[in-house]
Amino acid sequence: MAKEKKVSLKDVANAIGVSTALVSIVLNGKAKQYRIGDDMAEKVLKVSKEMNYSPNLIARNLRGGKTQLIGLVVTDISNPFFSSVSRVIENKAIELNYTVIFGSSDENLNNTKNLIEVLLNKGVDGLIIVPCDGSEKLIEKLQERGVPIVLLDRYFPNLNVSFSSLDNFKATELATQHLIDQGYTRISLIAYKSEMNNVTDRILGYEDSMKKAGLGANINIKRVSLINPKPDVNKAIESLINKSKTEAIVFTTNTLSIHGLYCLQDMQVTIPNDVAIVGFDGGDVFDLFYSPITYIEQPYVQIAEEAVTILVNKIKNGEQNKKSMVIIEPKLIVKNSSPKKD
Amino acid sequence: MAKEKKVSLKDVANAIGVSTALVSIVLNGKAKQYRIGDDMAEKVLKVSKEMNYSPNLIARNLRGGKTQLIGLVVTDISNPFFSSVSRVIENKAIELNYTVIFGSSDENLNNTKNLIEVLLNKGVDGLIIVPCDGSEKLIEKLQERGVPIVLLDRYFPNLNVSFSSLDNFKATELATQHLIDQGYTRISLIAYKSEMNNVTDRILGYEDSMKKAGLGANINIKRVSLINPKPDVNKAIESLINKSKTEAIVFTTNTLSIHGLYCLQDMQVTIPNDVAIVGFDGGDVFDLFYSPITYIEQPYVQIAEEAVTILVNKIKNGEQNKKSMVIIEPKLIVKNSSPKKD
DNA sequence: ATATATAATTAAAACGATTTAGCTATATGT
DNA sequence: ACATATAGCTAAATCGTTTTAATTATATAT
Repeated sequence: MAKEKKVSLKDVANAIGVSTALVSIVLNGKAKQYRIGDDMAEKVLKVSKEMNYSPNLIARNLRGGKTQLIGLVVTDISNPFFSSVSRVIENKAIELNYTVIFGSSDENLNNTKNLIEVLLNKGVDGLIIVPCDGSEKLIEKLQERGVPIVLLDRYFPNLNVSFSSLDNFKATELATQHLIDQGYTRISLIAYKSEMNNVTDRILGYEDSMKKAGLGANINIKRVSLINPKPDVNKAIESLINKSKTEAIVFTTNTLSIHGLYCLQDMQVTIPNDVAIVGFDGGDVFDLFYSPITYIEQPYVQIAEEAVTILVNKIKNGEQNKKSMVIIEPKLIVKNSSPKKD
Repeated sequence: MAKEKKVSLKDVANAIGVSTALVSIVLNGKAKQYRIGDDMAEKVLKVSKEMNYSPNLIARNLRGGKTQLIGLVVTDISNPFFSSVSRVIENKAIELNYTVIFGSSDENLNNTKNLIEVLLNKGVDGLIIVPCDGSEKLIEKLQERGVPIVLLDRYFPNLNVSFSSLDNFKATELATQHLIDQGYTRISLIAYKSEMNNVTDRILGYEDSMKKAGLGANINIKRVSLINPKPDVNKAIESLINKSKTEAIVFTTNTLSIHGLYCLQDMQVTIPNDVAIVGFDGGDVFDLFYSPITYIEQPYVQIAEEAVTILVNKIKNGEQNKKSMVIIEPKLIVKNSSPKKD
């Protein structure tokens, strides 16, 4: 009720009997530059601390155009991968004196567009974006507008826009090669219907490994809806198991892996006896499964931290057009779902 | 690069040849109140649309003290419960024309304090807070300062602060009664070492049910570290199984349930043959477990939506001191981990 | 004809910080 | 002694909005 207003620069200035300019200068560490007397400077520091002054960031922003706010656009904050990524981004941001505003796009172009506008309107200094299908033009325009951006998880190779991402090709290459090494030949892949590079590269990594192993004829890719994958996954797996006699399945995201496990469970298909599995991203579901799941691990901490670092450099140094490209190597974690074939 | 500056009120005003005041008035729907001419009002609307004007929210906030920003303090955004809650809050916020800034406290008082200060500094209009142990004074002061707050997931019964939460007593009551009904008598509980009401109420619900069933002598509560629960859970379960001959375990959070499943897995204890289980919150881990886990379901969507609704009402109507209390009923979802005892 | 009401609009202050240009007093150079 | 340099500080503009009080012109009442 007794809504005490915060102490302002003016309050501090009045308390000492000087101008707000002087206080501002001293507190911004420009005392020398503006040749403020040493004793005066000291006094300002002391009094403003005593009065518990902290600058009004809104006012500072209005004047200077900086909010120390980072906008984060993910596809869904409740997706474990993105909530983990968000946590890392948050921590790194705090470390660098930023705070995160976020929004979820649901892989939808319009949502992405609206969200970005809202975040810019709130005055974010820069954006970390997980771009969705069809957002290339949007991102390009943003970059042209001079907005500091870093793409995360996926990117547009043709754009001059910085990104931090997994080596997606390597990811499925690792998975596929592992299965080949274990003696499987009828290896299939389940991936989203999306033209984003994370999906297409994962497909390429699989195809390439199969071809190099002389298994080009066995390439079998099922593509499922990005928005509502479950029914498609069910259909795909049923077909793979019953028609294609697939020996092993590579899933290209965590969500797909989990839908797959549900489906195989329902079909009473035993892992790994009836089919071998390589999942994506790990998690308790994989480790607590009756047959712990082999998976591709994404070093999401690095991916997320690099994104923040790049963005903050852009913001601070105005490196708007420097294209920083971070591609992190995946790791294969071998468990029980992909044993040597007898 | 060609950082085009946004069109301002002034730009629109100049284009028409009127004052910024007039434009502002019309765009805020106060034309009638200020008796602006109908033709003029129409023209302003038209031109500002043509020029693609959108207000600078920072400036607006500096003047009016509103940012349309909601601060969210959770304990950990990467915890599935809180990431799900965040997603709901985000959606509800957008619907009401707000955006969410968030931070994670890690159940730490100092972090919570710092975070709240940061968020207030960024000018949030109000806060949704998951309070941690020892934060009662902090929250009370905030309320006294006149900051709109709603607590989520946990609350302080003695404070005049609004909250939205699960009926925690009912939750463990449901779980315990279910196990009793199924014929178990040696029922134990695993809970955090925390004095927050969500934990203490869950303990009370269990104790009450046990006593009412004449099983007071069998009450067996293991309390584990909030910060690093894993080793404590392991010790607790080992003791419960080997020493106390427990027949059934009720877990009081999702994280504890999962740690418990890992431990039981390692100990080769079979569920439900060796021990029955009731978990908390559900999730793929429970459903895909070899013996799908019975659990208490928290209607997190309602809990989260109510929190936003209450907060926005506070912000808009200045209902700072109206204490809204929302307590949502849990549901028991019975699966295979708690069968009738033979 | 004079006072008063009403309609339509605007000037200017305010929010709280930063920064540029300028002011005053003392010190230095010649 | 006089111009100039320097040190130390301040006035005022600025960012983009909202709002209060004021202004002008016209209409109505007496």
